[in-house]
Amino acid sequence: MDPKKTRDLPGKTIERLSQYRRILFNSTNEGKTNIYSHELAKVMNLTPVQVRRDLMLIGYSGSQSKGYVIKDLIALIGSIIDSKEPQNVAIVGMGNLGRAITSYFSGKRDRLSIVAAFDNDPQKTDRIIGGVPCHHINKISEVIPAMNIKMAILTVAPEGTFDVAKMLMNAGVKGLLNYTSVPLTVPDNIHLEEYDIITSLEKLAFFVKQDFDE
Amino acid sequence: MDPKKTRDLPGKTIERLSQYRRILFNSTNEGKTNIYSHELAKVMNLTPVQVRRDLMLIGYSGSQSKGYVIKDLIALIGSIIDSKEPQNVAIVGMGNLGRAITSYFSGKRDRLSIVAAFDNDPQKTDRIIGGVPCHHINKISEVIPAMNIKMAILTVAPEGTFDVAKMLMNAGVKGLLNYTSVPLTVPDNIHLEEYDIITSLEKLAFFVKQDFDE
DNA sequence: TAGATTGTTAATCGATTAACAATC
DNA sequence: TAGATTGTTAATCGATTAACAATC
Repeated sequence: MDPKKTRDLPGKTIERLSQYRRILFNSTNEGKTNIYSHELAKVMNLTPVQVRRDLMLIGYSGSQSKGYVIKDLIALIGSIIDSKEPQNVAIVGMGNLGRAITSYFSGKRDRLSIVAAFDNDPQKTDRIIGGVPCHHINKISEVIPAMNIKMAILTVAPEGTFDVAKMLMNAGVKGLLNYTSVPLTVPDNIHLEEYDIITSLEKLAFFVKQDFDE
Repeated sequence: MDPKKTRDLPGKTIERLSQYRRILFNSTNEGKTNIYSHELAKVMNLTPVQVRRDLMLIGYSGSQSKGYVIKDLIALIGSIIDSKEPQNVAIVGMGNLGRAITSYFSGKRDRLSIVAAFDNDPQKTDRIIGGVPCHHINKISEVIPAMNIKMAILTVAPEGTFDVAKMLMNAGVKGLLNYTSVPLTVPDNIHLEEYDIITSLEKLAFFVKQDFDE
């Protein structure tokens, strides 16, 4: 596909590409070599049209008789969403949530790896937790540039969120995944994703409640 | 506001109402009684117009000189997103992530409480974990209706996701918050929210990578 | 060919932002 | 009054869905 177009892909399409790939991996493991848009759509709870449109946007063509070649599609998605060099990730806050994400992640994606953890509890620092070396938070400015880390996952207690985010950005981090309940404000050149669990549950509760208010 | 309109509020507005309320609580704790749209917007990384539009949709009016009365606004948001009766929530899968969410939640919202946990590991069942009684998964069909639980948070291992979701729906659950990496398909009458951590991180990685590919 | 599928444009839907009148 | 703010409509932007031609 035209490489200068890749950066214009809609955010939602990027999310789905990541999920398509995961499903395609599973399909190859089951021995499938080809897949139709309606099959992919069914697994992901989408319409076949949406699948085809996403694939159109990345410039992939299937055949009307066989659908899409899974192996090729996995490779193409990888060429778009993976970077050539592996990307290093830090996680800040090694409570239950930090440990959950770390163990969840370990070995799952070879192009993305959590290579450093930080905490302010001396019980947790200068040890290896879940396979990742855990440093004290005051080492952020030193470790982040040394390991060329550009992304960080925030799983600290609410009170620490602002300060930690600031330290990370000062140390060169360009992308933050914020799992605390504190909304962050970041400069334009920093990428931020936030998914607050309480907000998610309150939203769900609202829609469930509606059904009973009728 | 016109009560029959409440159900037509956009999903994104509902999410923001939940977050406005959280910030407003903090502001009252700091002794503030009134707040302007631009103050609320700054904290949440939104535009003041967006804040005013959301408040317009819920029918709340401020004053041009004093902005919004925090206490009244908190009450109004509560009347919209909280249900009259407390809503009971179950969590399924008491690994790191399940425990993280449980402890994160305990005592935070009085209208939403996690009242039951489930796991398939006998080491974890028939005990109280993080203040919540943990049952074996084969008790789902019994405990869910008995406790009038309509929402569940899924934090099980990927292989168990489908079956657990089915059991929960059969037992009367109407809303699912899926934190596994397996996308779910649910009937129209079930509400589903999914936020997969790997997808979030891959999306972030894509945008961060773009900055360096320029 | 008939049926199933892909690829793509146009239309629609949903959410945000711009513009501006009204008010303190 | 001048300046700051709220409230609201219209315009824009982004994402999904409908419609349909092309192809195996």
